[in-house]
Amino acid sequence: MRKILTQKFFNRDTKTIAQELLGKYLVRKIGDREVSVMITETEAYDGLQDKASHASKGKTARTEIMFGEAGYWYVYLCYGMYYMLNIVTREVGYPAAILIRGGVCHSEQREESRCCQQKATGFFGSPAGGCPQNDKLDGPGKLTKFLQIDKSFNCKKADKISGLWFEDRGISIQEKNIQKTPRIGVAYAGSVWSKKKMRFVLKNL
DNA sequence: ACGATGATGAAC
DNA sequence: TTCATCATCGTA
Repeated sequence: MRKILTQKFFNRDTKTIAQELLGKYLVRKIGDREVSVMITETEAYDGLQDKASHASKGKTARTEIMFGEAGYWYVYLCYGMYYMLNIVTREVGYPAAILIRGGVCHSEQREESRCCQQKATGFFGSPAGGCPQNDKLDGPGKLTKFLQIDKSFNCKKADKISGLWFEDRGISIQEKNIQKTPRIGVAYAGSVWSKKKMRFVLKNL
């Protein structure tokens, strides 16, 4: 079963979607290959009131996409070197998005992406084939680096045309296997919003 | 514990 | 135009 998630899926409650994305697949078309990653960690950023959200300061050139239609990518550069991948949720006028923080991939696919990335940047891997030992992509910056996602995806739709989309491959996650914690790196949001449990992590990997 | 490294938004 | 800050990560 392979069902591409469309705008309808994302035009709903942000925290609900953030949890439902666990176990779904993020698929990236690189050249003639498709590299897929099962999502294991997400964070919800929901509404103007959410002081941790970029949109809490209102609509700006950067955050305008968060106020737009659901199912579009919001990608920005963080700390000058890492791209953060978010998917816009909710109806037009309501700023919200979900940060994709982590995933797992099969080693075959890891190898494919490593080769592609090596060609593209000459950065990954060593002559001895020094590929990372595990399949975990535990961090938003690692995930985007692995899938070769940069700012060119910003404001694009999550579909096959953009080359980056979500698929439901029939995996269903039990509520008891979702860990809910405060979001990472949002101390600036103040004592109330920084403590909200809007980060969702898949347990028992 | 800390530095890399550049976009962003607010102040001036 | 300048300045502090930052939804991070690898090295130490």
